[in-house]
Amino acid sequence: MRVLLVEDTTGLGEAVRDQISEDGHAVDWVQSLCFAETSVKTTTYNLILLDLMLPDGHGFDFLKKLRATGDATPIIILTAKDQVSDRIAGLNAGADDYLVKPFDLSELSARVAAVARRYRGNPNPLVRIGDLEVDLGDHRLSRNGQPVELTAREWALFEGFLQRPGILLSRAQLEDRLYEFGAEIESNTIEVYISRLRKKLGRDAIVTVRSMGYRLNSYDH
Amino acid sequence: MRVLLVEDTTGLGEAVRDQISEDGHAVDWVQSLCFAETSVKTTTYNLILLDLMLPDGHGFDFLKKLRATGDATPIIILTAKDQVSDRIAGLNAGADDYLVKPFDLSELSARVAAVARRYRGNPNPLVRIGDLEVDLGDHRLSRNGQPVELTAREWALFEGFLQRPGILLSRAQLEDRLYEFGAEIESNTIEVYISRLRKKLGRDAIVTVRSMGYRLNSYDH
DNA sequence: GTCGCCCGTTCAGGCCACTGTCAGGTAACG
DNA sequence: CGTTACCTGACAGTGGCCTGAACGGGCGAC
Repeated sequence: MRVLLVEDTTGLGEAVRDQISEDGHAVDWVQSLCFAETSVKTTTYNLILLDLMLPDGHGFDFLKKLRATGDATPIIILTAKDQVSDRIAGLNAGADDYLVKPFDLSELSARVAAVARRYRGNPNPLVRIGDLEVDLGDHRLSRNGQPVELTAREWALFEGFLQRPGILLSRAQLEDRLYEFGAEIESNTIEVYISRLRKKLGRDAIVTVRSMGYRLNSYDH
Repeated sequence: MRVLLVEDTTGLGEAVRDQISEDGHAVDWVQSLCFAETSVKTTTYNLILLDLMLPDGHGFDFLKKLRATGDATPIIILTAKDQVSDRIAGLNAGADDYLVKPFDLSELSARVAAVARRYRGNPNPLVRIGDLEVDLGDHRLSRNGQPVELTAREWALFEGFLQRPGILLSRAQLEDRLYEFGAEIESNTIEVYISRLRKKLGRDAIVTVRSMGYRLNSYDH
């Protein structure tokens, strides 16, 4: 499952990210509404964890705007406000659940798992790119109906491309997906993984843009 | 929004292209299924306007092939056939809407706008100069709807022109874009790249100002 | 522990598109 | 007309890219 975490407190954000990550979900963590809006434009999430007090506005604004566009992504609100009025307001605005800080990480896991269960029950929101079919939640991939196995690093790279078909990703962006932010990599690791992905996904699945980066081909290979 | 127009009739094609263009969308116009397939391969569209009777095949073939690959791009069919059977066949094949020729351009605008409302925006702003269309973020360029590939050096030069369309750039300024600041260049490299750009962008895309420099032509070529 | 396996990373060799140069031709200007 | 500036096809060198192969570490099986 793919989760968007909107939380400006660094310590809590890290803790939540790591927990969800350990539970086997893909987490994108942003620290402001501005970035959150960009993220939902470019990626489809199965769940959004939303803090209310953010540097550039109130979470409710984001929530309402999202619902106004018809987006029905489940949203769990994370906030210090435990007043009943806020809770009602949140649920009215379209939130699906509510977690009051400080909360236990295991409780968070449970709520997320509940969403995941509901989500699994629904018809699969499979992403299809050309002859590939991707289940982001289960980390499963098939090509022309044949299952394809990817290693962890290969997934990390591949997910980057899936954010938006056809998007150009620079070498640096791809490295950021594989390693800690800002990590410098000497060798041609990216090239090697591109090569391995091509071997598994089809030779033309990934297009080289010389001296720029790579982009995922959004049609048949 | 980025629109692919597949229409072989020149007059109608121009009219539709201009209308959509005026509505603020980026239009790629192709006149055959063959070119349409190429375009779809290299670009992600938010909407496809599809004529049915085309020189190299029937629009339904393209439509079905596209849907078979999992591509869910909204498609509006434009055709003279107003029979109910065709309409049903089109919608069954995966079309989203249907416009019967001759149609009013304002009706077309309205249908396109409806798709635009549904669509969640492409974060990359498109720059349009004459018949050129540039996606600076993704380093993509098309001319009259045909994708154009530029090398790294060519991009560097081209970007220089784009920053101030119509302004005169001296040879020295252009050299600064290609090389380290202040680097002296002996040969006529700039001229060569101007020539290469003209070959790709159109002979009149770049205007020579004798003994002064060059400027980008900001209207059609 | 120790063996075997798989994954991540690095390296080296080869390929080919891009680059920069030049030379001969063309257009502008007096 | 001559002179100057510019255009462009051709070409060799090079650097970016691809990929098979090998190394080493982590982890599970036993």
